Parts: sequence; structure tokens; C-alpha cells
Amino acid sequence: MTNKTTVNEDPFQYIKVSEDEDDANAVEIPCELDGTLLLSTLVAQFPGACGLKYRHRETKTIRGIRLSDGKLHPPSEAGWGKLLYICVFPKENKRKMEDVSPENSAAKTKRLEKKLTCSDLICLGLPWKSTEESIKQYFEQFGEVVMVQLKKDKNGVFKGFGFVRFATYASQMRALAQRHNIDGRWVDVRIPNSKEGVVPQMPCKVFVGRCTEDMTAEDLCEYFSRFGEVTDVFVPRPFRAFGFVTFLDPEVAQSLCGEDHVIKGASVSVSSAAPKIKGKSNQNWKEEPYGSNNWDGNRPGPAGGGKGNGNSNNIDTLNMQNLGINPNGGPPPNFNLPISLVAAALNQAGWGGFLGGQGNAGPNNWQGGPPQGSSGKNWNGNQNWGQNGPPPAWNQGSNPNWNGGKNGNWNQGNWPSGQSWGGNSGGGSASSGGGWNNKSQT
DNA sequence: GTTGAGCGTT
Repeated sequence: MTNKTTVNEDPFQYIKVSEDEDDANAVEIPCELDGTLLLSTLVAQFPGACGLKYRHRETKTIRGIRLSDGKLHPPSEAGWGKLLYICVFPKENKRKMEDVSPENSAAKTKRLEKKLTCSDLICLGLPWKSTEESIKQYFEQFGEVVMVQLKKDKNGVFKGFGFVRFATYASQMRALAQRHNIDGRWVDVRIPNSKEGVVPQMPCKVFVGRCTEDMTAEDLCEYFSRFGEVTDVFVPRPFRAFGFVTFLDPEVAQSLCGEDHVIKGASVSVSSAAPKIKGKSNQNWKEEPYGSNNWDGNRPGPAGGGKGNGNSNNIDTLNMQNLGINPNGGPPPNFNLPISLVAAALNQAGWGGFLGGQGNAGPNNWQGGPPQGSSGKNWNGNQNWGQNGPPPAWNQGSNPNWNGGKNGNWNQGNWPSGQSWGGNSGGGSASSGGGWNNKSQT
């Protein structure tokens, strides 16, 4: 008798995922054909999950799985293998360390809960055929959705926009940190104007002091990933005995402040990364450590590498920009408005809030403007992407020369023709096709 | 039934 091994015919690889390190609770989840695992697939089995981690065989430490564009990427060339992967949840993974005084952490958490409330998010440009159900379904890949409201006129005709609310701040952050394509339309998801300035502004970045010279950005990333998704690590080279770690969730960042941690046998201290205000020297920040105007994504990342540094194709850069953080660690662009300067400086230091107030680009626009060399006139105007949106892969790999020339086109949907947004153009030169402006939406 | 920048009665 021949054994029918239907399993082998399944083109999808399955990976074992559990809520904890107990194999018994594991669920096998199918990957995509390209080897990535969709976050939505994960969420389908583990509602509210925001990522994956695993215990490294040799180092015995927990490692985070890279998340990019809603896809989870296998640890290395080796692929997912037979390891057990552990689900990461926004809240639950918050405090696993025991090296904190309880009263301290409790008080801190309480404060944070008060500050880090979700707000409704406005979704602009929804497809006419959207339903509250379909929108809810779409956004559930970022976390639990507690409300969806599609706005209609008195006749009950859908007006093309609506509001969504997440259960957790982390989910909200994830949703804000991405561009959204729903049924072929680019949908703008933002903090509503009415909530600007009301939403909490929390630093996502922490200062890590007393680093030793052998601590690489990767070391820090690996270590701190156990507390939450790390979106950036910055370790100055030459050695300066400190570093910065940026988390997706500002709450995680805050919860770590004031703590000491042992990394590679050395005790490091975590504290808040004080915002750098331009014109005022700051204890934690040296101005323009890598030269100015490095906003093109083509520069080599800061020495030390690590997440967000030289990594192509990740959401982190996008996250950071959407969250108002300069992914390259360089200086903020030249805003015209002083308030923007301050905001940009705050953002650079990891204040992943939303630039409220008139004339300031919200998170979605932050990514949109010409980084430099522009008058700033359009840069400060809201909603410049419109339906022509940023190139789908503008943040991936070596970016096209979005500093070069044609700045005036950025806000008008007139993308240079022949520009490739595929994310793999070698160093900014344009190849062909893929014109973002070719996309038509109805 | 049409449409595509905007900002929610409750």
C-alpha cells in the first residue's frame, strides 16, 4: 500500500507557534510561498498578536522575528525550521523581567495607561463598496478592532471615509505606521484633526548608557526585543559608551526607563532619550553624527548596523517616519516653521507622537515631503499624498533619488515617469516602469 | 444611480 502523503503536496510550509514556550499549545500556521508568514495569518490564530519571537538555540536568548509590511520573515537563511515560535502580544509581553521594583513599575504602568489611550483613527478614501465589516476585517491584522464607523449622509449614502478604533495603543501604532491598500485603493489612516494634540505623545526611543565597546547594535536589538518590537538601534561609532534603542510601542520604551539591564555581562542603564532641540546642545545627542541631509536611504547606516541600519525592505523605516522618527539618525529636515523644528527635533529623539497643530505634517505626511532643498511650502501642507500616495516601496532598499530634482512633483501626484519604485534600483537611479502615478483608482 | 477631498451626532 502506498502511503498518500498529502502533507508533502501542500505547498505551504507550516511553522509551529505557541503563546508560550510550551510545545503542547502550539498551532501550526502556514507560511506564504515566499517563505514569509503573514501577520494576518498569525492573527487569525492568535487574535491580537503583533509579532513572533523565538529562543535562539545557542545564545538561549529570545529573538524577535522581523516584521515588514505585515509579513514576518524567517530568522535567517535557514528559514523557519522546526523551531517553536512564540507569539508576541502588545501588552502581555511587556514585563517579563524581575529586576524592577514592583511599586515603581506599577506606578509607571498606571501613568502610562492614562496617557496612552487610543483614539479613533480616520480612514480617508475608502472604497465605495466598503462595509463596516470589511473594514473591521482589514484592520484586525493590526490588532483588536473595537469600533468601525463608516460615515454616511442623511440618505445613508457612504461618504467614503470612516473611523476605526483599536483596543490597544500598540495596534493603533501599527496601523498608523503603514500605508493601507484596501480593495486597490490607498487609504489614508490618521489621527483625526479633532484629536490632534490630544493624543499622547510618548517617546519611543530610550537612551542606553554604560554600553561597552563590544556591544553592537545587533546585541542591543536582540536584547531589547524581548520587551517589545524594536524599530531601530543606534550605536555610535567610534565607541561612545551609549546607544539608542527605539521601540514601536512607546509604552515599552517608557517602562524600561530608569532601569539597569545586564547585556554581555555589563550593566547598562536605560533612560529617556532627551529630545534634542536644535540650537541647544544636549547631553544625549551629538548633532549630525553622520553628516547632514542623509535622508535618501542610500547612505550606509550608522556604524554598528543592526535593525533599521542598512536593513532594506523593512517596515521599521516606515514606522519610524510615520511615527515621526528619523530612520537614519540624521538631522531633521529644514522645516520652515519653528514649531515644526521643535517637533522634528522631538521626533528625532524618539518622541513618536503626532505633530499636531496647523501647518504641521501629520504622520502620514512626514514621509511625504522632500527632505531637503525644498521651500517647505508643500512639505508642511497636509495630505499631500492623496491617492497618488508614496511609492509602494519607497522605503525599501536603496531608495530612488527622492532628494534629487523634481521636488515640486512630490505633492502633486506627478511622479517622475520611468522611476522605479520596486525598491531594488541600485542606488537611486531610475529604471523603468512601475510608475506610481500610473495607478488609477476609481 | 453619480463621486474621491475631506474630519465624526452620537
